[in-house]
Amino acid sequence: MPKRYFLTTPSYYVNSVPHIGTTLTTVICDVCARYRKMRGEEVFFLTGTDENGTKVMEAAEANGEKPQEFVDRISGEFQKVFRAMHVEYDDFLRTSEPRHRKAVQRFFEILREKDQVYLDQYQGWYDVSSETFVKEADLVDGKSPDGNEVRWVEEENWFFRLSGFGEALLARIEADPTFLLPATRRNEVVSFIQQGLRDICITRANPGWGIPVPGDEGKVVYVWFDALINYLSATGWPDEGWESIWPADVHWMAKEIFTRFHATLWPAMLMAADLPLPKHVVAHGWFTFGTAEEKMSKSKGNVIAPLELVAEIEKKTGCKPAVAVDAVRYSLAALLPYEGDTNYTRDEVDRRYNADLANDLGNALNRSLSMAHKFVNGQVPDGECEAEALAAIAQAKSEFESAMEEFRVNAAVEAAWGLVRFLNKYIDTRAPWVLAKNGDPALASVMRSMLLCLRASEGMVRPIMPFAADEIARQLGVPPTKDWDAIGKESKLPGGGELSPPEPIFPRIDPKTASVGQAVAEAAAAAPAPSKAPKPKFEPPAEIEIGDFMKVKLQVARILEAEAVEGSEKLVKMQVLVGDEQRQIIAGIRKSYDPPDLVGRQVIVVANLKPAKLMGLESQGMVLAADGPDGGAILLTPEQEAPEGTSVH
RNA sequence: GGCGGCGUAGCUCAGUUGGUUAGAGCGAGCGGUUCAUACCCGCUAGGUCAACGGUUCGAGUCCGUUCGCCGCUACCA
Repeated sequence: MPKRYFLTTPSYYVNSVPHIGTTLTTVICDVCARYRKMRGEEVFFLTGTDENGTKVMEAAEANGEKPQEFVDRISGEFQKVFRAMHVEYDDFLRTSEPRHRKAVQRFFEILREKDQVYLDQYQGWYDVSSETFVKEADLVDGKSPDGNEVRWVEEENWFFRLSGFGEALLARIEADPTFLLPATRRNEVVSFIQQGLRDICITRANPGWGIPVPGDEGKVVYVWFDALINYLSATGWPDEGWESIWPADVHWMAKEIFTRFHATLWPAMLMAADLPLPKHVVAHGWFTFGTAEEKMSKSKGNVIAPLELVAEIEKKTGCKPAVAVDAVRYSLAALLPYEGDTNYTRDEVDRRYNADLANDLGNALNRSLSMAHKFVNGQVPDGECEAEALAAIAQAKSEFESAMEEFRVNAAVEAAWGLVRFLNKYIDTRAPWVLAKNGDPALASVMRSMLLCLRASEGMVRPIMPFAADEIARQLGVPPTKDWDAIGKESKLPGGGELSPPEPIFPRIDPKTASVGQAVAEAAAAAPAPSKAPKPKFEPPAEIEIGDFMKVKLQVARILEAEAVEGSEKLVKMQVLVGDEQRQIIAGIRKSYDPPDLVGRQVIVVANLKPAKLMGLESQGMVLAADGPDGGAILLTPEQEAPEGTSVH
């Protein structure tokens, strides 16, 4: 059995419904998959949802649902959106499925057999939301750097010997420049690995949800470790037949989960298990919305819902529903942020729709068919095409192919439109209406050339807009182009073929009805395609006992001296009086307070905190402050002066 | 503070290993055309390629410095 062309999206974390970012990744993958199929490859296209992790369980509970119900519902949302976007995946794997559990457990066993994992004691803070361990030093006001709740854990866990794979990874990256793409991302990975890799804790205490560690069921496999293995479990591994799919030809994802996970941890895991590495790992950038200022003011949780966008286009244009889907697919492909980030706004989508789809492609088809009916009886003329047109087709096709080799889907779109633009120009240059008027014998070959350009466009556009491509083929009176190699072949446009009357596929958006300001008004915050979103939707209130609180000794203190800590942006070194004791406290409040202004103020301090060193300076306590905007701080001061040392409850 | 990235025409962006007059699309202006979804085609943008300096016969493209923006990171006990 020949190896199938295997491409993947990430396994999307079910903490929120799919947005434009996840849709971007998935549609781009779908475009690649459809293209590969046309190239004659047996394709296996995988997507799915990542459903394990403590956070999922707690999110479900916070929502009053059982974990299984919760993940069923959210996973269903993903499937619904992807299907609605006409994504033809071959497998939708959910990490809560038995086949995945089996693969993960087997994978774990193999690593244990090969001594790639070991048990160690972990004590420290744990950020439930991001499911990561947080170093003591990284805590911010008792929270994780992301502002999430942390809890103290003391547990024994399994660690993966990631630290041993730096050299091998670098060697692999250097050996094949196309392994990690694009190049700018590859450089990031190299520098990340060169900084040194640390062993990674790959289990958590079993909360009753997740994949238990085989032979050590009190623990579950860390959600990231588990999620990455989905690529393998979907192939059927470790059962027979997986080699006809694995290794992946391409893993697609957004940039934020590239460096640490897909370009480092995952290849190392595979090396550790003696499994082949994926051929290409490709990351795209993010969609952003509007200008920097607009982003600032609308950065709260707004996202463009893909299906709403589809509905809007359908409404604005009066096009067929499937065409609206194609239009959104087109906008995603054309605007793909291959290296940097790109703006994705309704204005831009509308602009692209009118300019590229309605005016360029749609109108080219429309005017060509119209002429064919007027000048050549609505039939495909026999004879030869003009060399000029054949050359344009060959060039566009070749440029399209090169772009796809590098996964530059946006460049492929550009290549296809090169042909469309050529066609419009060609029509003007050759002016069939003049030829017809003069009875010029060149008319037939010119008309035939025009139709062949459209026929070729239909093929090239097909991976991106399958429905519109069908429409074009139908109006040309030919069957859909199935094989990429057939593009540009004159035999695929038989002479004498009956042409349909022209029928606009992409009705224009009337600029008068489409309000220009709408896009700005509705523009939303940056929507990356994370399978691990850093922002939790459900924040379970971590209740503590009164006794826990009483452990914290809060006292009134007075600042006697304050000076900026040299070499630090935020730290202030203070001498404070607590009772009759003088202490040194370091606090990160300089953004909001000038040190001289602090002297003499009364504040509340945590008096029984274990001293810590910051920038080499000992801090014997902590000053209480509310979180101010932009990382600032707002100091707490007794409403009335109170003797230094007065306790606070 | 450290590491990395970015800063190219009004807007959105291309610019491969340094090489003749720096490109595309959109918008705008002018002209043309009439087959077409008021479409399409042509012409027009005089952009100090953020700034300064350097290497070179020659730099947007390499090096250094500065400014501005972004990301990660170190300290907000």
